[in-house]
Amino acid sequence: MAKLERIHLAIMHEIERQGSLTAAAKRLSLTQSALSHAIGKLESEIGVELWRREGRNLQPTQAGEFLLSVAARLLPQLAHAEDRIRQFASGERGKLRIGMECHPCYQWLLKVVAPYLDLWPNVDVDVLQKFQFGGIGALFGREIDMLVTPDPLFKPGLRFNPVFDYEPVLVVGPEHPLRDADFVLAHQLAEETLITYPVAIERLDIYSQFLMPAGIAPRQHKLIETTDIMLLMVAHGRGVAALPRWLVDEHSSRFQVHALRLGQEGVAKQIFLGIREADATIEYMRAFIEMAADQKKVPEPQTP
Amino acid sequence: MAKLERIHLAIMHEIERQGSLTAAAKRLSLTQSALSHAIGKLESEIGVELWRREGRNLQPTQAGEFLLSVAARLLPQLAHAEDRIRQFASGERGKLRIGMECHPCYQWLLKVVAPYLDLWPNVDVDVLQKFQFGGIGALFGREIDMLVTPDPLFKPGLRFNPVFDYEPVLVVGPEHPLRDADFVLAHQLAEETLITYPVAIERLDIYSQFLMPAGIAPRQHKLIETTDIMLLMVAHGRGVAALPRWLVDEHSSRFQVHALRLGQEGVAKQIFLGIREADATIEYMRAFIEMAADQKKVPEPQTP
DNA sequence: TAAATAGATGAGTAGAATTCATTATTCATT
DNA sequence: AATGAATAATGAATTCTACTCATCTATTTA
Repeated sequence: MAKLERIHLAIMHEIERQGSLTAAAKRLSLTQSALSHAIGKLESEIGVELWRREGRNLQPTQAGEFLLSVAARLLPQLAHAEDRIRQFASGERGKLRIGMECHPCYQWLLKVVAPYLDLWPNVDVDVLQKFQFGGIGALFGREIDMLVTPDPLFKPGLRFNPVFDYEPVLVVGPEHPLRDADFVLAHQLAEETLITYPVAIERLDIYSQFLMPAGIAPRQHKLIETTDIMLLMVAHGRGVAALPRWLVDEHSSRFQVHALRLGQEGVAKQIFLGIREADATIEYMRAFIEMAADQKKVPEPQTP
Repeated sequence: MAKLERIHLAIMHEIERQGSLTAAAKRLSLTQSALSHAIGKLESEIGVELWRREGRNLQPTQAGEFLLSVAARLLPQLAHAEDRIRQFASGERGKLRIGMECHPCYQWLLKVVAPYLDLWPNVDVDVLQKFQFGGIGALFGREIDMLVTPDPLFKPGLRFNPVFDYEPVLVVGPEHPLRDADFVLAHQLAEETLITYPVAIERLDIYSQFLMPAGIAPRQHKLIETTDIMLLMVAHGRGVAALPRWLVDEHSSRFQVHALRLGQEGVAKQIFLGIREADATIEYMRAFIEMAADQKKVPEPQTP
């Protein structure tokens, strides 16, 4: 019957703090009468006096004292909860689950995430590798909130923002006959062993943008998970690989490898961040995309 | 602006539990429309969606999920607080501060308090010796809630209940010439050393009821705090004491002492429990007085 | 395709919260 | 005492808002 409401706790608390109904009423933007009625009603409903009327001032009874302790505990929690909700509302708090469809992007992403975490302390970032979620459908299915991919799929409800230009290049070892060439033509790969990440062929730039159009297939195709191992194999003449140029540059100090353009003109590609259209207005999402775009220039070797 | 109310938490919680507005509404004795309006209003006020409408069922958003966690934490606390308050109301919970004005009553009181604590687990009992509070005024001043005293003071606002009849007797040692007498007369104490508790003379039965009326004073008056020491002194012939008969009986196995009536008829006294009239209806107070009254017969030696 | 079931919406209403106006106490000052 | 200032209590009037009702739309099931 008697429901304890927030206002009751607030009134109790403020009377205690201010020492009088009148003062408490002022602070709560109510009238003295309102408080008197409210307390009176509560008291009659629960059947206990909460305040002992001693002359013109009020002393809490045992029950009143108990309620005051409840108020002291719960009111801050409610206030805090409101604060949190407000953070969700303003888009400064939330969870950002990022799905990666782009194998070598991980290191690039780290460069974006690191400063982002400092600027958005209330956003929890989680990064999922592609085998941990269901591709582009995961965006719709809300398994992830952001998709990092070189292959945007312009569907209604999704929005893809380009954030990073890169050039896939062919990587060859120091003994390779093409090591000093500027570029490579498709037919020159016909007798090569091509090393790639283990993803579907149509998702590999070198096939879709270069080999397939020319109707060429390499002699052999090896699958390697790790970039480091891949470059190691290439450096030791066990095959050639196709990787973003910036990635090759980053490792050039550790591996003796050479980068060649794919075709005379080279190939231009972009990395996209895909999000649900509904999330486009969320502050922390906008901020992430913006920071990712600012990072786009190929990170240069740090040594001066 | 947006005040988070208990009802909001309750609605959120119930929607989660029931899985639908309609079911939740039923459980809350409200209509589906009411919940829809309530959630809608809250959402628009705080500026965040709390539930994602997926077809005909609802999934909590991040903010919604957070609010659900708040609800799960706070709702039980509120319910528990109401429970507590209800206990205060029904008089099954409270604090009972007992002031003792009667020196030797302590052991008798323990016999009452011990079983009382078992029966009233939610009542905190505290016992204050007389020097720890301001006598009868402490009842008015709410330093204590109950006064154990042989001297009731029938003032408006207070109520005294007799709970224990006792007979003050004179205690003498095994060598004392009166050891085998049935009673003692006032003038027989004129040359004695009288040992009493250290309280004002007018508060000592032996003076007010026995010596003063006869105009007699003992040769010497010694003050001792502890009943045990007092009886030890008496047993070794260092004086005589006046104590309740039941107390002497209780110690008779350990001390060689004899009890004599004060005067031919003896003296009849009572212990009273004084409370504020305003507290007379409180259950746990009534129960205490009742238990105290049931304890009134002099406890007999337990050995069969 | 129809039927059933869910939530959303707008208007109207009942009931509760609040104010207003007033009375009754208490307390300090003279 | 007497006065005045300040406080809480009280009852009636008013304002508000939470709720219901009736209806509509969308989704799911048969």
